[in-house]
Amino acid sequence: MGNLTHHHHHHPVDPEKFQAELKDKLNSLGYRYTPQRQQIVGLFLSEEGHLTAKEVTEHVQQQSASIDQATIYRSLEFFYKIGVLSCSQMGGQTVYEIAHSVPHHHLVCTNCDTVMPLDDHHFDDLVAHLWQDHQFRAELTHLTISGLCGHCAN
Amino acid sequence: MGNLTHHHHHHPVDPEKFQAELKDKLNSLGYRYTPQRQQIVGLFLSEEGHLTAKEVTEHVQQQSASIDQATIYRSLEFFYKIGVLSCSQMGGQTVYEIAHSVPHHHLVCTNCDTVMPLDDHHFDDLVAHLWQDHQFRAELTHLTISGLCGHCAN
DNA sequence: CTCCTTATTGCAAATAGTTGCAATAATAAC
DNA sequence: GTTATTATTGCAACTATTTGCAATAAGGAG
Ligand SMILES: [Mn+2]
Ligand SMILES: [Mn+2]
Ligand SMILES: [Zn+2]
Ligand SMILES: [Zn+2]
Repeated sequence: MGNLTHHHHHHPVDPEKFQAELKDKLNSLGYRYTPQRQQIVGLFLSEEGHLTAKEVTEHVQQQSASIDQATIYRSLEFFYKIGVLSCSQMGGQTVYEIAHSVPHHHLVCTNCDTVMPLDDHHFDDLVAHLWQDHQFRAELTHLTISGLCGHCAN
Repeated sequence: MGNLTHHHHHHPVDPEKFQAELKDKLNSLGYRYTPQRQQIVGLFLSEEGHLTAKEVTEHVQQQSASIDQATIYRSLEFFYKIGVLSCSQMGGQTVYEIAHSVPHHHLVCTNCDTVMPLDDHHFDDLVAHLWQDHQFRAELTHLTISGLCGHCAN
């Protein structure tokens, strides 16, 4: 598999603080912050970048072999639904990462698998047009655009 | 606004001719046009629209129960790679359809699951910008944009 | 038509992802 | 701290998709 994970911009996030605030958020919503969920979030905080379910399973089960794959799949889906993780398709694989406050997208080279970040503002005009002329309220989060990078395009 | 919700009815394709030309195309590339592949393409020509692998399997096995699921998955991938079928993610499912010469994209309402077509020209500016300022040659084929349709947005 | 090459198939086993359910344990209330 | 509530887990069974390989058959050559 290609290296789908590396790029990024270090967001200055304090893991302790992030987890503490997350626990409060979940509890206030009636959810629980279990050791399994803490481990999964902890992994994403230490490994900045995209992770597949399989990668999460391997890393997490190294620490606690008892944690089940069903728990991992359900946790990833859970964190995605409440907005803690973002989710996207990259090279036929589903990848997750911490969802930052400002959305970002990706350019993926179909030849060399390089992943480049793409700022959200590139879609402002399109979103405005879809709303005005198509009555459609687009919610672009973590879009993946395929193509050829400058190096592979010539 | 016209027929926004139901597209795919603009298909002046003669199935006989399409299949004959496809056979020649495959043969000239060293591939073979087997009865299994003929049936799968025939299904897409009769059922205009998006089909999942499961739907293809059900329809095709009604005629020939002996055709294996592995053959169907491999055929869908094969036709996608040579450009006969397009492939996209819609509502977490992988769907295929005949790839028309002019690409199209989709707006999908996350609330009511309505699918609306979106013409390729909406991305012209974005593609030009990515090429000029990011040295990236975007190849947008059958993109899916999620959001809320006009009805669900208010 | 017959033969040859090899692309493609069916099968079966492997891998990936999902789901129902009883047991567990995180949280809140006392 | 103790208890009650119920969200969450592990398990196992299930569905979905992929893969290796020997058998098959499509298409080109003679
Ligand atoms: Mn990303
Ligand atoms: Mn389509
Ligand atoms: Zn490249
Ligand atoms: Zn809608």
